[in-house]
Amino acid sequence: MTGPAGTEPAEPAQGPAAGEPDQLELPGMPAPRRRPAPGAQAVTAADDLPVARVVVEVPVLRLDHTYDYLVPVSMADGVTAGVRVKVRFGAQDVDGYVLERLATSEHEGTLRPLRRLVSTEPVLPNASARLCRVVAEHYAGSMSDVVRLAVPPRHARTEDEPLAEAAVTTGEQPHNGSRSPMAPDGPAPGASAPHGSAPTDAGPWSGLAGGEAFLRHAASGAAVRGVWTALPGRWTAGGSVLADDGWEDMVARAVRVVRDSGRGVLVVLPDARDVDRLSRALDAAGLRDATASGRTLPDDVGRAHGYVRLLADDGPAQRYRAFLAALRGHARVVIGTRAAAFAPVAELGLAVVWEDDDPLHAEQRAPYPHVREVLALRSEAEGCALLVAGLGRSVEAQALVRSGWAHEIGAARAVVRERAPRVRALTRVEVAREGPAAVARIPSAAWRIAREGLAQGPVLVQVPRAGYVPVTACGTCREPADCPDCHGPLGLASGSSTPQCRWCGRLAAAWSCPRCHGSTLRSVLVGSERTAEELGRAFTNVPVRISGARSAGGVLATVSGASALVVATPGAEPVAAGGYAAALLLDAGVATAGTQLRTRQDAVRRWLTAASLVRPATAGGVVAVVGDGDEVVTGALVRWDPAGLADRELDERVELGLPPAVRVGALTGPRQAVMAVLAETTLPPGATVLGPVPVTPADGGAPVLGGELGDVRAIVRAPRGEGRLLAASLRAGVAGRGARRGAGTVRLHMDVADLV
DNA sequence: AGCACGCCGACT
DNA sequence: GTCGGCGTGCTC
Repeated sequence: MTGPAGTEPAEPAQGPAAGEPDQLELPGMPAPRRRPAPGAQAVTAADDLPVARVVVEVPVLRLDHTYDYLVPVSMADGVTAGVRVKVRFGAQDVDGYVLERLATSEHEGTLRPLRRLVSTEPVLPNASARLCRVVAEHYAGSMSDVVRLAVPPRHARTEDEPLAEAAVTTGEQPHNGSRSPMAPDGPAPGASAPHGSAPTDAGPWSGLAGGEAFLRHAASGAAVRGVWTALPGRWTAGGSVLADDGWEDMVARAVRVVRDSGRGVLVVLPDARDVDRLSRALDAAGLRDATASGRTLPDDVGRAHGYVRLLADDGPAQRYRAFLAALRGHARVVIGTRAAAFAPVAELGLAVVWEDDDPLHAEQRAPYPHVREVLALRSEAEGCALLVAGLGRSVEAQALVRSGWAHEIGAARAVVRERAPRVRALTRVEVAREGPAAVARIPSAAWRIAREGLAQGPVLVQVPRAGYVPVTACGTCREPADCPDCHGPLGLASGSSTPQCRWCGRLAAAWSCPRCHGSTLRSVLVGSERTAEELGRAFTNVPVRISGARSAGGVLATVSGASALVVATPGAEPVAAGGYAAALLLDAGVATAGTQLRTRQDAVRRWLTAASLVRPATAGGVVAVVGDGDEVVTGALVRWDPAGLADRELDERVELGLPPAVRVGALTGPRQAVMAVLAETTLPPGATVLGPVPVTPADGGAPVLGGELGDVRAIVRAPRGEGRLLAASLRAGVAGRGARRGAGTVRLHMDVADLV
């Protein structure tokens, strides 16, 4: 089956000019408008199930449905559900996937034959096809677009690589297996082991409210859903780390438990560094990385405990190899980045998304699916358990908890206090006590924390990313300025003194601050970065390590436990052996400034990520939040209460009618086209339209949100209960005629993260 | 008549 | 998206 799979053409090479048989014309009748199907009579169809139902890869919403083709005898055996084919579509050759074989077609016209069977590998098995369909409907997109995200590009050489036997001769064994606290301690259950027979050793999960029950249910095949807020690992002052309760060890344990029950597991993480971190924990838990070979040992241990890493970063060959290993069932555990959310995992028992609030989990290609949503849909479609996890708590996850769809899993307050570092907020109020000396951006208290920390080990300094964050705020009290009508952020075009809402477009000529009644607005533009240099100069006898995507040394994964200043941008914080003695989170005002819905959540997530690398308060760990940050966010960190922040944020979203309390769809395109779509769309009850507003700033700046110059954007929102209807109606509207007549295409983006 | 262009509709 | 059909309008 890995041979020269079906490469023979379905018909002799031909084009319109190659003398194909013309359809007979009736005298006196107008010539048929449609070109005759080329070669329709030139092939013999398969005897058994001669019809293939195909989803074609065309990017047009209006054409997004299945099409029936004839299966030529020559492909009778190879064409099965999920295989890639080439078909004639209109006047062009396109790629497609066979969904099923049928005895007859409901199509009235004549069927054209499949042109080519690309490969017999069923890369879009039924479960994947169903998932793609569901995701497409949820996001009002085309199945074809989703399939393109779900199935990696084919790599023919990889497909032809020899199978498992070769792995025996390489003689690789699971590394670290023997010294793992969770090494296999008996005959490992193979893929066919009876479900639910394995004992559940929940390990550190038993210390969490709801933790053990979640794992037990997941292992028994129940579709339980949990939202878990993780705590920092148990760093110790001596520089050693207890190896079994960092988040990666916890996830590895969950993987192992569900895997031992005979089911597959899928874990999706934001980036390659997190995948690496989990990889190491899986290795320690007695699982084996089978990515490089794409195979596992052909014995029970290998088959039961192999996992593959599925990352676009790894390149096309490696990615396809890992995909095939999962597809063929050689590995039943898949870990990877966002596209892995679609990975074919047989008998999926548990899907995990780590740090579900990380923006990297949001796909940037249409129809912009989010990993958390894909896995949630998967949980419903495949009946698998779902774990939404992170150091923080997304508003969306909180909504799942509040609605009762998911259970909360978390540690008791006492445990939180025992694990978290002490967090001090050095805000304007704090700093003011220092009097005139507080002019410096780094107050003396922060210098002291850094100095004392350096005596005990490495000190992390988190600096907001370089660049500018445009904020409009009250000129008097600095409260961010809201639209009086819809609470969107007010923008201020340069040269103009009339603020305009960036959501609904209304002019707020007579704006006054609801807090202090000031009437002036200021644009706040803050840069940062030189702070790190200042620090370096201040501690001349201490090594300074810099970690950041744009820094010379790139992103560091780890640093030693030796005293050093480690300056990092958010997301690039190295893990320190034994944990950091202290951390300074600088420019808190910049970190929490922003006009987007997720600004607060982003800030607290970045801070939690850094702070979780610091030793607990009981071991002297201290975190200083330096600067004039949002009090709510700062308070959430000080109390180490991300769930509380999310809960409060959700209250606010409910009150203001913002996602995830409502569902929204953004329509972007030329004004005429957007208006035409809106006019032709029958909106669900309770739906409202914001805008349209130009996506190009009035001051001639670069277009935002990926729009073309002159494009506008309208936001349509509807109560969550009408979400499906909203998606369906917008989809119909965009697919309809209006979009085309209005000269220009309208793009639809459901559940946009930022309404600006 | 013959050709360039643009609009429209079809695509199994 | 991409193509072909057919109408329009222009030119020789």
